[in-house]
Amino acid sequence: MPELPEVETIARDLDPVLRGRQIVEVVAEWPGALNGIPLLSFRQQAVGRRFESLRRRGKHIIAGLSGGLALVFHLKMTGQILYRSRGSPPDRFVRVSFLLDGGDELRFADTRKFGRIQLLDEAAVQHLDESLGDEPLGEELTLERFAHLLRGRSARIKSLLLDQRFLAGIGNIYADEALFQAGIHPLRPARTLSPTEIDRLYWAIRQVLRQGIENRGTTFSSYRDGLGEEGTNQHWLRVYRRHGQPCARCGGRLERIVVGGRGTHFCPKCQRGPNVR
DNA sequence: CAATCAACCTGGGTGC
DNA sequence: TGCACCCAGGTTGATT
Repeated sequence: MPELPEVETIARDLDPVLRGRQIVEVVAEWPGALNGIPLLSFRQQAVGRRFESLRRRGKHIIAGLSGGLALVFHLKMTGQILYRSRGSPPDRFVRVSFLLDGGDELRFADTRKFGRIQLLDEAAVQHLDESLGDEPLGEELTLERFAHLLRGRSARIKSLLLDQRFLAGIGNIYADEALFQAGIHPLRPARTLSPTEIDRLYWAIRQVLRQGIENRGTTFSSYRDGLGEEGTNQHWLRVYRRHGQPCARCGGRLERIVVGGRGTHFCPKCQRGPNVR
């Protein structure tokens, strides 16, 4: 669920309510979420620090703490980060809770237990940053740079969009939506895209991600924003999980195939195949 | 560099 | 109701 627009929404929700707040206790129902750090050690390092900043990088949420450490969350498939005021009713599948001064609480919930919380120093945060590709909505990613990144890559374009070392933040939903918007078949080798197609894809990526943010994310099942509310972008998707239904553009039947092990949804008429000239 | 598959986990939906 | 089976928004590491 949580791709760039979802993680961005959560980060924007949490920043104003967490900034300046102090962590007074860490409770772990499932310490496995702490990425191998023993709970006692994790607690010792986190308690007493204050949230100073909150930002998104790719699909990570990086919460800067006083003293130079950062809490780094990755939600994977089903993770949630919920800000709850004192005395709020319990949430399902809470794995780790951060109790804050004043009694409010930050809850990390995750049904599938794939998500992780890391406690990183500045060098490790920098290393994480350098391991990720450009931000798709960042200023540094110009059309020219995007074209340059695609040059010579023989991988299927859909797989490349999902590669976080290529661009950071695109997941399965927005990859399918961007390719539909650009009229490009997901199996096309990246280096075969024409300049026109590269241009269309560049703007399609920005469009679908921005729309996702405007709609506060896509909620199919488990995604919730930082205050536990659902997004509305699922109502605006054109292809994702709509196989069998008519294409909004041509009326043809949308199809589903598997690419790189991921369900992939597209219109075979509007997105011509890699072997079709 | 690229593709496939298994693994990490659990719950929801479907069909019988 | 019960049960087997398939599906899932992500990432990593082994293998070919």
